[in-house]
Amino acid sequence: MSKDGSKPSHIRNDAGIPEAFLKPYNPAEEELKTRALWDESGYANPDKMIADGLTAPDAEPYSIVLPPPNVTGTLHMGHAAMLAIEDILIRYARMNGKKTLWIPGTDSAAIATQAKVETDIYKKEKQTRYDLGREELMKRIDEFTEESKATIINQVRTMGASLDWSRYAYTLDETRYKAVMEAFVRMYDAGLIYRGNRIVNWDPKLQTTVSDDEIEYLEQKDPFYYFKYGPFVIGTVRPETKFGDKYVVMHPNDERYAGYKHGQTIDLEWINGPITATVIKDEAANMDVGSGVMTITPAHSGVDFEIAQRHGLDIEQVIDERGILLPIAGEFAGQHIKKARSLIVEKLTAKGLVEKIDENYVHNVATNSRGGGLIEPQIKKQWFVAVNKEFTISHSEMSGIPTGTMTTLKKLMRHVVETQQVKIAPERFEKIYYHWIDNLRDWNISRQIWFGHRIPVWYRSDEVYCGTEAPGGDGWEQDPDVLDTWFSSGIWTISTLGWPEETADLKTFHPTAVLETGYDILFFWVARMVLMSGFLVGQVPFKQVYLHGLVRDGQGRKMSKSLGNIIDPLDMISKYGADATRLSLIIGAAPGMDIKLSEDRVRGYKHFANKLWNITRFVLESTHDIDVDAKLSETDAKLVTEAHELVKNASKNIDAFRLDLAADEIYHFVWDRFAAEIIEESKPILKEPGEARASRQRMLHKILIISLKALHPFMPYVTEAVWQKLPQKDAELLMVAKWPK
RNA sequence: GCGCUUUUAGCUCAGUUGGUUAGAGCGUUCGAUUCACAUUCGAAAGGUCUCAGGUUCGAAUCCUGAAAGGCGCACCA
Repeated sequence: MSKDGSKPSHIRNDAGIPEAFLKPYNPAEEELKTRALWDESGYANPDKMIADGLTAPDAEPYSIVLPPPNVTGTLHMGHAAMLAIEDILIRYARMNGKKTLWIPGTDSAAIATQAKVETDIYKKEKQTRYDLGREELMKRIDEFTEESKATIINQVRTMGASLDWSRYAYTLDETRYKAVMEAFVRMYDAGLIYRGNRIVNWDPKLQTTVSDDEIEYLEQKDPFYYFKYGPFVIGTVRPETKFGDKYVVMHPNDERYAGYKHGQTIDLEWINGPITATVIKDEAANMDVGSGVMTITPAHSGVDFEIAQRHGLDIEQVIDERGILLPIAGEFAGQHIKKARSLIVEKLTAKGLVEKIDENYVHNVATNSRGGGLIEPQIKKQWFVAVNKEFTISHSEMSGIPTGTMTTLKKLMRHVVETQQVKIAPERFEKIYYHWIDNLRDWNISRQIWFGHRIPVWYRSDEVYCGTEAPGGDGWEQDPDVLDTWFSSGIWTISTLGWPEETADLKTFHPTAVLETGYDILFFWVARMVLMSGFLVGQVPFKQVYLHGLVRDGQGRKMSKSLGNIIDPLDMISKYGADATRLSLIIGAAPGMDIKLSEDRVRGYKHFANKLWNITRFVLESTHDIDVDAKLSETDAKLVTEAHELVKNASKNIDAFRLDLAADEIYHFVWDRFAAEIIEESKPILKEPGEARASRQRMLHKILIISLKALHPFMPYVTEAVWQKLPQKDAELLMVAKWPK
């Protein structure tokens, strides 16, 4: 308000421009309206685009599957970055006339979800899953997922993501369940899935196995004990595992122990009395560590298990699935390992077998990153995918691996990246991918939880049956385990398109164009999709992988609850708008590099949205009497060309996945060139009626249109909202307008 | 241990194939602004481009080495 109480002079409407422009851009209001418009149009669905003549029926397909967020989760900045990047690619492809499809979905996240629900139930009712029973627990989980599914879906929508919701998929819905069963059966029939006793990562807290990749190593300080073991000294942080240790291992070239022969036995005094130890010479013993001698616990250590297998040694379980010592521990049997440790050390001290104790030993302990506890390796009968086993590929469209060739899953995964049938951006991740493959062991896919895809195998005394449906006849019992969540995720590109049915979608949209995700799940997911898709449909799942960085706080720290530095995307959206939130996650974020995000950045881009709003207001005010046939002066034509050049360059950057550079360029053109220079220069010209003015009006209008189109993939809401208020335009919705060329 | 990655203004980062006086945003200082702008516009200050060598007419950019952060994998008796 001005001093005399009248309206400030800028709030006026003498040019008859839309009312909305008289106020600053209001994201909350405009975003809601704009989203409704997009939803009504149905143009996220490529079929509708073709039906309405907006996409040519024979146009090049362009598809992306959304990495499905966990059903039970809420939107975080990582999701927001992913949605922003993929929506940019999708909107850009759509505006370029491609047959564009972006498939939404959610993931059941077996372990994480069940762990969460179990924890909640225990907190409220002090009941465990065994108290409730399988059926009741599943019911509770279903209720919980149904409820939170709506939450995550709505949050995804607020970002402005132009996903085709008519094709929404959930990893546990009927179609996807069937696909997972089919995938298992086919791999089983090909001999690529087997059941075997192997050492696995056991989580005593969640009572399930966990895959190698889901293990997170944490530093921990524990005492390190040196014990007298006959004539030797052995070291350990885990005295509680030592009951069964009856092999003493040393390097064959270790001269200190040249006098001991492989297979020689030695009688010695141990925790619960005299034992006979056998000398084993194996190169796994490191001469430089401690005394160079170690005892092994094959049942509870991966490395020890391998040594035992090499030499055909006895393997005895010492600790049970809940972390309780077994009868082999003698007087300590029945105790929990946590409590037993100090008692064992006490006893060894009393027996004079403790050489020394290093109190401040820092080492890594394995934990389950999916909300579980400390990992205890155990030998268990589990299901595995054989990655090194040769098989004949029954159908293949991949070059270099023709139908009928003998290959292995590992070779397949390597080959398609080596031959660039799958490109990875940034390129450096290819090396990391190869390294991972080279170290890959058979993949443990069974989990001892209840929520998930149940293993389609039935047993009846000695019979084993594997099939998508239960076998006929009485007495069959289904395997109680469910599949690793990444098994179902591995077929995501094909299951979302309707596989194993030979759907039109599958034919048109597979392989997908791009798989876009954070680099942290390159192994979990990207590599597994290549494996599964290669075997099941003989195609790569995607032609291009684009890996974005992790979103960190302004100081580069990981966002976490304990640091209290979490920036909530929904919070940013409500304060500054979805467009500003998107831009803050795009500009300055080079591929594969972590993004440092601070609220200031988001605020800055809100100003830009408002700038665009006011540019439009100015142009509309100045062009209310535009002559659309006016001839452009040479200067004005040059300015239009300049805008086109800018878009051309930005397009190149988008094609090369440098969205950060593209967005930055357009941003600067619009603000510094268009608003600060071109519009400023135009003001005097627009005051004088005549040819120069008519030309200026057309030029301003043209550049506005180009700017809106070029910005649309990056900030879809404000550009569409503005577009809707333009009197002259070449498409009803900016979303389906043609990309300027 | 193996590998990747980062280091450019007070802060966050651009700088794509080597090419005039190295750029932007934020911040700081000064100024303008009733006439598109819950602001905007203009200007200033601020950099031995981590360090040491090398290639070159010319290096922030290419090569070698070092230092300091970050990350992954492996080891962890």
